[in-house]
Amino acid sequence: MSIEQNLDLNELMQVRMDKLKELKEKGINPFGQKFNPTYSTKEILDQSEELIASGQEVIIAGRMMAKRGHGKAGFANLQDLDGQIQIYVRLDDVGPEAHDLFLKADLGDIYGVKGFVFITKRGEISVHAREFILLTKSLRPLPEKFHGLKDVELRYRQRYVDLIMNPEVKETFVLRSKIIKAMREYLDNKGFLEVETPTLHNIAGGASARPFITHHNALDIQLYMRIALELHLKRLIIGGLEKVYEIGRVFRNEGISTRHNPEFTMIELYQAYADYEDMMVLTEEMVAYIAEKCLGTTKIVYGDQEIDLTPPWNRMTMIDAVKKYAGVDFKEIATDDAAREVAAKLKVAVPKDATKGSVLNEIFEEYVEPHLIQPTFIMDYPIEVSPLAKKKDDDPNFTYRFEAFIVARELANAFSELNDPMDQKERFTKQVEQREKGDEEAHMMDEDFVRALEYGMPPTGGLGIGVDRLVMLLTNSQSIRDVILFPTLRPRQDI
RNA sequence: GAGCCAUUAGCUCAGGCGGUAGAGCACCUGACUUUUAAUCAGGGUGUCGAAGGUUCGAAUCCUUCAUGGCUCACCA
Repeated sequence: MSIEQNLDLNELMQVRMDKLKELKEKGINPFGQKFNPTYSTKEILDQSEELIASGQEVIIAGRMMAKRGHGKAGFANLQDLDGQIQIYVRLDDVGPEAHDLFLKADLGDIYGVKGFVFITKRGEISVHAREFILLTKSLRPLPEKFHGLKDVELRYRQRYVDLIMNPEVKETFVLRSKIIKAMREYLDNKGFLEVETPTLHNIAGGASARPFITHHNALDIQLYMRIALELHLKRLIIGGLEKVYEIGRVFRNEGISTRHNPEFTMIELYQAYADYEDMMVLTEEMVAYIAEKCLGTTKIVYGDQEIDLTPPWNRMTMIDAVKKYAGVDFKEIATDDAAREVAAKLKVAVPKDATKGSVLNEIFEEYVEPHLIQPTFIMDYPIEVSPLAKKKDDDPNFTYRFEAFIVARELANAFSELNDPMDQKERFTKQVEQREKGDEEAHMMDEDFVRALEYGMPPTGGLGIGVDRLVMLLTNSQSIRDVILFPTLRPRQDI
């Protein structure tokens, strides 16, 4: 099976295949062996004064992104992880064979250069080559050097090309890595233990979402891809691990949008003997720490909005928020009927059998969420929409739960964890009833989780954050696909 | 799932009223030993997303489909 048969050859590729053949005939390996650069392009630019003064040898490697030939000499730009640097290749200095290699070099090829640093007449720090070595021949032409790769579909499908051509894409993903590193650092410093729990679940719990269903052949059982990390992590709290977190992929079989990808990254953490108040402090501190560490500031820009992540963040109960933005005081609403009447008045669609708490939640989403631009904790969620959160001592219709909102989007969800096994069992039972009524997103019964609670879970605070959405916020990305390297797309045969 | 928009050369894009396709970059040939969106002279780019239809004639008009984007719906 030859390469020629594997690749569809247009004329541009045919030219490169011919060059490849010619290189092989000359004994040059077009897909070379390892190479040890001594400097990155950025290091050379940063240390240029010393390097020019000393005249010492530098060894660099990178992809050729531009070439300007002048007969017996020429310039090119090599790109590595950190940026680009210009190289100068002169017949007198590299010899006829390497110079011929330079003449035939294509944009996209990967070369190694040994030489010394100098400044050109026009003032550009460059590497004057003494050796010019082919490391990898590129067979496909790169996109246009000035406009880069714009086609969004191609950018997502062929992220490798996107990364080669668009430096800001590379920056986004480098920053994503730093954000997650800072998150780990913050939690590790607080004594949290990072753990890994199964992604294949017998019961998909911990969130309201439709799962992906899969099958294990040897066991001949149906399995679900996890939709949350919650229930396993709480089992670990019961086991005595006290402070745990997991950063991992979860999978939800739902629509795709600029804010939803079928697989995405969540962090969940649980702290024994803590409550949701502690989680609020932890949330605002951790996000501020990450921003400071990665961006050098807690005042960020998202779209055309300036966001101040400096703690403490605003706090408001859901009831107060609805009172403020929708003008309805749910403290004065006694019955489900009255609540549904209010919903009708506010033109919020709710199911016929909607309860007071779920109506409150709907009105909140419709009337309040769009206003929550600056970081805000919304506290005390209705019990109906919070099947895993502890009831409030002073009002069993509400829970010790909050969500954090920034730029009108949910960033975090946290609560004082429900640790009463009998209550938990009742809540699951209610969820199962919802499920039987056709709500595919309602929880399933998880008997083992109830059993675990029966052994006793200490009072615990838990927190979940959508990592991709946090990265979007901190990298000023408008689509979740811009912070996920390979977003989910429908496959295509024709490209 | 619905609405709107897009799909033309490897890439970025033009193609008024329907007359069988263009530019720049990239590529090829030649010149040029400090250029930088290098320059100069010459050269070829193609299933116009796919399939039907209307028409003497379709990149262009119509229908269906495919893929993507945005908005909405869905969605802790």
